[in-house]
Amino acid sequence: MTDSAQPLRRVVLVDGSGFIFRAFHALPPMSSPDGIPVNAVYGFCTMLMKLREDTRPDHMAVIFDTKGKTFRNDFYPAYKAHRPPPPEELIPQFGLIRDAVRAFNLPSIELEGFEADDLIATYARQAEAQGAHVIIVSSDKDLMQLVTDRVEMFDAMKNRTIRAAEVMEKFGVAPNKVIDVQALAGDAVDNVPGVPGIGVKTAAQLIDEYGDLDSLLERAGEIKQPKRREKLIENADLARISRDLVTLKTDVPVTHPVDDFDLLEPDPDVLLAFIATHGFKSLAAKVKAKYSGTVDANGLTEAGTGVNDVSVTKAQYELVQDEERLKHWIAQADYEGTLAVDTETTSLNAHQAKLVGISISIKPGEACYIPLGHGLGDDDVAPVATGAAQGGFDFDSEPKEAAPAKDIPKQIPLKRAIELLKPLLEDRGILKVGQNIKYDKIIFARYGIDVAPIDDTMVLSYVLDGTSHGHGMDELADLHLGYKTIKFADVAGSGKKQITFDQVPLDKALDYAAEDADITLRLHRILKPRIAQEHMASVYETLDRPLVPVLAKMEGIGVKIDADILRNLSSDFATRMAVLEKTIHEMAGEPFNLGSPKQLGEILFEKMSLTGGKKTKTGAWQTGADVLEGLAAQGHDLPARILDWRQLSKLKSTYTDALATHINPKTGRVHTSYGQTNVNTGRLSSNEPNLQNIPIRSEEGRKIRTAFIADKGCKLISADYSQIELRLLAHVAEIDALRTAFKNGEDIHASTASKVFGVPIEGMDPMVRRKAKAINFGIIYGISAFGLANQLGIPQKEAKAFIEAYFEIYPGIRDYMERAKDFAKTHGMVRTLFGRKIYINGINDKNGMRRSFGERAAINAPIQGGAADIIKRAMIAVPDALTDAGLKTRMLLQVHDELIFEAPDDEAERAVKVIRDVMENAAHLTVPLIADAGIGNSWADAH
DNA sequence: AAGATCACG
DNA sequence: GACGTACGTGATCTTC
Repeated sequence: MTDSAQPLRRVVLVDGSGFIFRAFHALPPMSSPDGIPVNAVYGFCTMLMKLREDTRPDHMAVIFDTKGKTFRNDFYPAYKAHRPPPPEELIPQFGLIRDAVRAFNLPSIELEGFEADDLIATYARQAEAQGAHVIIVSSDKDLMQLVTDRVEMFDAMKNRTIRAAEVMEKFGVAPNKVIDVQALAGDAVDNVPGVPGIGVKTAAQLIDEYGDLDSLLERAGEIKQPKRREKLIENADLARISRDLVTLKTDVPVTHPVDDFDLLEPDPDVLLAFIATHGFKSLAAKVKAKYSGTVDANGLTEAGTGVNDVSVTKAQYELVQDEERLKHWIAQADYEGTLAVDTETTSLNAHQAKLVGISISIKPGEACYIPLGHGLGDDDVAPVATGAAQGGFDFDSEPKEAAPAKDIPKQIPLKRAIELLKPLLEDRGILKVGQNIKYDKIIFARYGIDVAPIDDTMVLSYVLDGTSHGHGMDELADLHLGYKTIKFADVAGSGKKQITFDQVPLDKALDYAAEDADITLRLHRILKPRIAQEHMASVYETLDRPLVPVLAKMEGIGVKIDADILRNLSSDFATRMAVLEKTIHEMAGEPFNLGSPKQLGEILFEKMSLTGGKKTKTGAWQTGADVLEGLAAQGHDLPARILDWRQLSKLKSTYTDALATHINPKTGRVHTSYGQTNVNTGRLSSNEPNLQNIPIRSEEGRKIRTAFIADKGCKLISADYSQIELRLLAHVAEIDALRTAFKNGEDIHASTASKVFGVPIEGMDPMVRRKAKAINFGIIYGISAFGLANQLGIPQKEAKAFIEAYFEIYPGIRDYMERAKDFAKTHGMVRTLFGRKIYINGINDKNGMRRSFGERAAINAPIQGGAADIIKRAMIAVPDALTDAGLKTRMLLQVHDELIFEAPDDEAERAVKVIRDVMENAAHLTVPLIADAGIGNSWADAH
């Protein structure tokens, strides 16, 4: 890469993963202002500060483990297999500690498949070979084998240097014999077997006597003690495997040589923003003293530090058309550690879009655009069966050489650009920022790149501001930067004349695309610090950020739909609609458009003079289902037939016809898109197509679910939370009677009915249970007597009495409601259990109706939002749990309280166990969480 | 582009 | 005392 600016003399390698665990256990619990635990992060920051002072390195890096399997598991699966999961309070700190490294402007290094120890070993030897002195900041005994004349360790917590003498003390041998001793003694914690019955003491003695492990095993027969001799002979292979396990790899294919780790000064503003906003006050003072940061009394960075300087100079936007320039940009991005990235494609649909270009920004105002698919002609994308799953891309069929050469601008071949960008975009130490980066992740995944780690300005904006405003880039740029972006329509036109991006001339494409990346980076610099300042780190770091890759994966996989079943249903519905239409026209005495509420209203209430008609606020007759049901109950046939027709019409147009058009020809599956920033309460939404409102309540509608099928050799699993919102209500409102009922596994509606109406559960009238169920739901929605009366078709007075009785049975509900309303009135928002802010519109409106609306929303939001948080936690944890269990089951869909999976036939049962376990433990409340699950060949079957 | 309707949790 | 109301979405169709 880049030449080292400084000679390599003194290298500090920090074992980040080791440190975080020790700091966590050594330091008392600390919370950042928003309540997430930060003791390990604090310890880490003070350590880094001190280390820079004390060790005065010229090169420095922090190295981390990656989660998941390493090469050691390939030859010894049990290696580190029984590690308990990290403590709950430590989990959010893993991400923050990486942020801390970046804030200190240090390289953060990790590599999948290798432990931090192997990377440290590789770098230590690299540096040593160049004659440098190396300090490994760790107290891990597994690293002691690396100690030499030039390599020492430093225990930052005990302030103790570890050299050959200290290693001798620990292992009884010189550092170069440590491996042999470990191979014999083994390690219970890491599941390194060693030789049974031999501990460190004996091992050291043996190695001392025989020289090394191989000689010892060879001459094991000479050992005098019979027990020891037998054990050694018997377990020679175990000792050799153990040696392989404990031997650190010194030739890891690292992406950055040690020369790249020049020590850089941190940007005081960035560092102070990080430190101050996590509440590290004393540390902030130290940093301020050392660097001249512009920090005001509140610990917030002042404006005018360049962040809001939005004079975008196009001169710094570069069109990258050759490999050399691309390599230059990659090296720069590598150096910065953070980049904004944006893809330009031929379609808003990420599952069929063709990549046209990539823009990257590494500093505000500095961005490039890399055109890759301009002027290459129309959609000659990969042919259908590429063999690549998930609509994968066939590079070899692209570009189509037949296109006239003169129209094709100079561009780096797509395949080559992908090859060059892949290490950068997958580098765990480099943060990739995107605006709606889920889209770009799906695109890149189709070209074989797994973009990580990520930040998303759209999600940041959502977590911070809820749905008080939109989160589109144009809107955010205007709002936060006062900057008007170039609109897509400005470069591609609009309406019928709109062209796809591959046809946009390069100069215009550059202006537009580079600006997108530039603005994204600028927005990130404004929004990211606010996360900590406004105490939203927990929500962002543990819920919404980790959810992004999960959703991208689910969308990429999609769900299989049987088009034949849909076609048959469509034609069945069409026939029956035609019959109904004829009948209705005859009954009406004239033909009219059944789909027109306006015409229907006139027929019903004017021509036929039916009574009970009401008008909407726009003066049209109401013809909703409730009105028609009322008329039908009076014995009128026409409205009843209309209801039948409407049901079929809805099913046909919205489902059986429409779903088929969403089947992706390349994958044969339907790929929805989840909206992560659309719903005020924190729920997801689903669109194009919406797979969260597939019919189930009616017999006819349910048939549509038979078309959602499992892939060949697979089953579908549906797992849903039982009564999650009521359980959450019982928890947050602290309703003992309700909590007890859930703990005892009672039928909650029957239990409520029994208490409210004073009847035994045994032999209960179903109508009574139905009433209780309606009240239970009503409570969640912010009940009113009117609403309940309407729902149950009973007088308002009666409904009011029910509600009063309910409040008597469950005292505390009323308190909860009042608390929620008061909180919303004071703060303009309410919070979920996990700290998500939900802004409540109209809560202080002087219009009574709008205010009541806000009040009901304030009651509902913590419950609906809390349930959404819980299932998000489950969604983040389930895929890893399945992988850890060695299963191939994939998560496909989420429907608010339900998750759908596709599992190979022979593992479905095992997958269900894992899924339920994760879902039920996604949160620990004062009521149990229960997830029910079913297995079937179709969604209808599995439910 | 808005409103009505209706599918889901 | 009368308003009007269950909470949260997205898709389709008609009408303007």
